[in-house]
Amino acid sequence: MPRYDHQEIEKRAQEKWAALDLYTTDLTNTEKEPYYLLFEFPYPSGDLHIGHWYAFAVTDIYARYLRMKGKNVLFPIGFDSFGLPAENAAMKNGADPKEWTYQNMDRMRAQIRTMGTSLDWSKEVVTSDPEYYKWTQWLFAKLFEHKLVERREAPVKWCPKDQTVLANEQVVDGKCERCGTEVVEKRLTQWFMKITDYAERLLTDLDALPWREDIKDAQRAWIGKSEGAKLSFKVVPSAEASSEDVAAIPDVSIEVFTTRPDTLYGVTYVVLAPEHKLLNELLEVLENEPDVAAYIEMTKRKTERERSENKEKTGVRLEGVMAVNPVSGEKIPLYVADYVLGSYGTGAVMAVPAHDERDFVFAKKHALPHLQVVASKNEEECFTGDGTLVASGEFSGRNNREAMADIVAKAGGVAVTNYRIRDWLVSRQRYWGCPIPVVYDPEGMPHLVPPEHLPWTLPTDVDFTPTGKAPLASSKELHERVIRIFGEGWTPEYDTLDTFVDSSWYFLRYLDPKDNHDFSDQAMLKKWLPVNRYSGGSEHTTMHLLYARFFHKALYDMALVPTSEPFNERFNRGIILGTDGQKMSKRWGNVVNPDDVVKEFGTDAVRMYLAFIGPYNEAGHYPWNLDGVSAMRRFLERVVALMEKSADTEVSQEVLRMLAKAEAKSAGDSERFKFNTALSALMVLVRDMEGLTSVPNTAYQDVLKMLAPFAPHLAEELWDKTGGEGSIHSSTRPVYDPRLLETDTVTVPVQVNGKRRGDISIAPDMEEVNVVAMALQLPTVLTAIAGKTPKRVVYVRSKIINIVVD
RNA sequence: GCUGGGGUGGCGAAAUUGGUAGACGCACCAGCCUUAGGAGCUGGCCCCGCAAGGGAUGGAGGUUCAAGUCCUCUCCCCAGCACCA
Repeated sequence: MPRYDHQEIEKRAQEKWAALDLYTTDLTNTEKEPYYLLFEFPYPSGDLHIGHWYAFAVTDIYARYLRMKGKNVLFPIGFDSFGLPAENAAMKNGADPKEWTYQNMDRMRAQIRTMGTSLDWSKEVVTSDPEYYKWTQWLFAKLFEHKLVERREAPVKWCPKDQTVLANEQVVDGKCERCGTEVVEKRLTQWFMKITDYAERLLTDLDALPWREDIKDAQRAWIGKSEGAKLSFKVVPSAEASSEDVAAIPDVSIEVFTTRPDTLYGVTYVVLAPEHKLLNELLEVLENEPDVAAYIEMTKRKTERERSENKEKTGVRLEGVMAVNPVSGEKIPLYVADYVLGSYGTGAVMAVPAHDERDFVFAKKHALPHLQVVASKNEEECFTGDGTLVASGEFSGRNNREAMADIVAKAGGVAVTNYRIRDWLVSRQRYWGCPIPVVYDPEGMPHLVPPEHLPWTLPTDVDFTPTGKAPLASSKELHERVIRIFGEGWTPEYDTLDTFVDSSWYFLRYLDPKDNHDFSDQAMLKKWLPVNRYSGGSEHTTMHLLYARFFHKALYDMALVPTSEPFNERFNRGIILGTDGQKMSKRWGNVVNPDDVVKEFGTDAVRMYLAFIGPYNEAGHYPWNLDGVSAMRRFLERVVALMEKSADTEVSQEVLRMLAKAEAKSAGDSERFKFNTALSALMVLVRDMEGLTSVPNTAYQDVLKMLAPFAPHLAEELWDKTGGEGSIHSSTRPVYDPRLLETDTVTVPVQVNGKRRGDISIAPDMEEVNVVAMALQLPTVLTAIAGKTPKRVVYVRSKIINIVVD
């Protein structure tokens, strides 16, 4: 027989909290220390799954913990409600994307409430509400005014299935991050946010952030800084070229980027990417123009992925022209080859087969010379290490690293820093997103929609069927609106914004969600930023997290936010796997429905199980196990049973010690997001109390307080039953004298030659000689010593004693 | 390939950062109790051994009175990046 009816107590507790309005945070409160606890707001995809529980319910444990520690906690929620799935549902079953989204949100709100979370719903933000996206548009305009948004032609990634362009960050292994379709490259005119302007700051500011090294490192890799030099190779006619051709050869130079200018004397050819602009000019003077043109055509048909997978290293020589080495004056051949990327550096490289693996492979295939300039044992092999320069003119004999700057200077080059990160492509040829607040004049020049026309609303009279053209183009209303406001000949922007723009600032809006005059409130931003702790999925390390940092820095530079970083601590949460250890998926039939489990064992047991499953401060993979939920339920039953032992008695030292120990451990571990061990301390406490003949009432209530963040409903119920005042969740956690943790006697293990032979019970401050004497009386120790005189004795106070004999 | 994080029982995991390896929980085993349950209680549960004892933290060396923790080499797993010059 269960000792409590979870459905009944859940209902009662939740009604009580609602009646007391416990979780509406007073942002202006000045008595308590503010703490901004944030988790990534959900996309309203439909029903709540176990991942939502893991994200919200476990973070809620920390919110409740902090409140009982006397903090003024802001723990908000909202919905990242623009996005593709709504549109896909519309296409699939004819639903209106808006209706689909808003119905899902209603259902999810109700489901989230069953978790017993202490979320402040009064500050909810919904990114697809015009009240919200008005400010997304306003911020877009600010970025535009500060030249951080621009429209330009560039090679971009296109998802053929979703019929839209994607940002670089949304392409994973050459596939669309959303649907897994292989992306293709296109050259299109699109809207970009200039995240590259912030590459250096996004990188260096990481150093000071208290994030885990793996998260920071992933961002560093994505930003991909590399330092090198830009060098110039003049194009000249080759010896065999006819005089007629010579005259036609344009007076141009090829700029290359290299991280190894020290190997300049070892350059044996120069390579242009097939996309290189100079090729257009050079093509007509080439003796083998058709071959080169055919090669360029061929690479165009390949995706970047196919290009990188093919390690064959194809390429065609540019016949009729040569490049001149800026330091040696030597004429070297020019090639076009697709192992060089048009999108990185200058789109051209100086090739050094002796000191670069890729050039080595290419040179071998095309029988190009191999010229070693950094000394190594085997002259025939490719050597990428450092050493002494050889065959490098006046620089021979010097260390390659040290000579680098001098070689650059002699070559007339400049030191440059390159970044791997590309500008953020923010326009999408989709319907269900924030309309880009831009209109075009009759000449086709873009203009911002003036602020008085914001929100620039999303039209409803559109055809969602993807045609490769943005659905907004089919809206009559939008056309008429533009003509009405701006005049004849003006046209609307049809693209919408990437939803990552919406989510780059939502945490600012929580601080003033209903403000109709500003995107947020400056005083509140000053008081609450940066977010103290942000928890979310590791998939956002190089997407949302990077975008939000960039966005925030841009706003900081415009003096719109008070901090240069949005988030102080960041924790990437792990994922819950199916019972089979596989990722939960309908395909494997291993999906756990949280509603069913909650119904059977209660919300508290499910929350506790998720807290107990593994450390929350690292992104582990934890298999779901229903027996674990039932174990939590069993534990809760024991807490209920323990109440029968509670009596109105004095709290003994012994009990105080138990409590102090448990509190120290469970508070410390909770602080570090290690709820698994925090809970284990609680389990030990309860077990120890079960061994007592009676439990003092106040001690029992202290146990309830420690339990409250994990099992908020049951703790509330038992709090009521034991005469607690108000809500347990507005009470403060017990504080114990730290001296309670120091015990009168400690057990110290005694080792002989590093092997444990027994232990002694002593006072912590016992003199070392006495400790040693006592240890030497242990029979097991005497046996181990076998009559020999100790050579050395190491005693670490209250920790260990080690007796060393020969 | 590069960078980062890991490798501890049948399983999820602990280990106060150099001081009793395996806390807590699951599963399992034995016993008790019983208005026989997916219930409760007690005990056991890394390996070998009746025990005393010995061996164990992917593997091999090393430093140290003492190593899961530090160093060297090596093998795996995970994540990020990857023809980025």
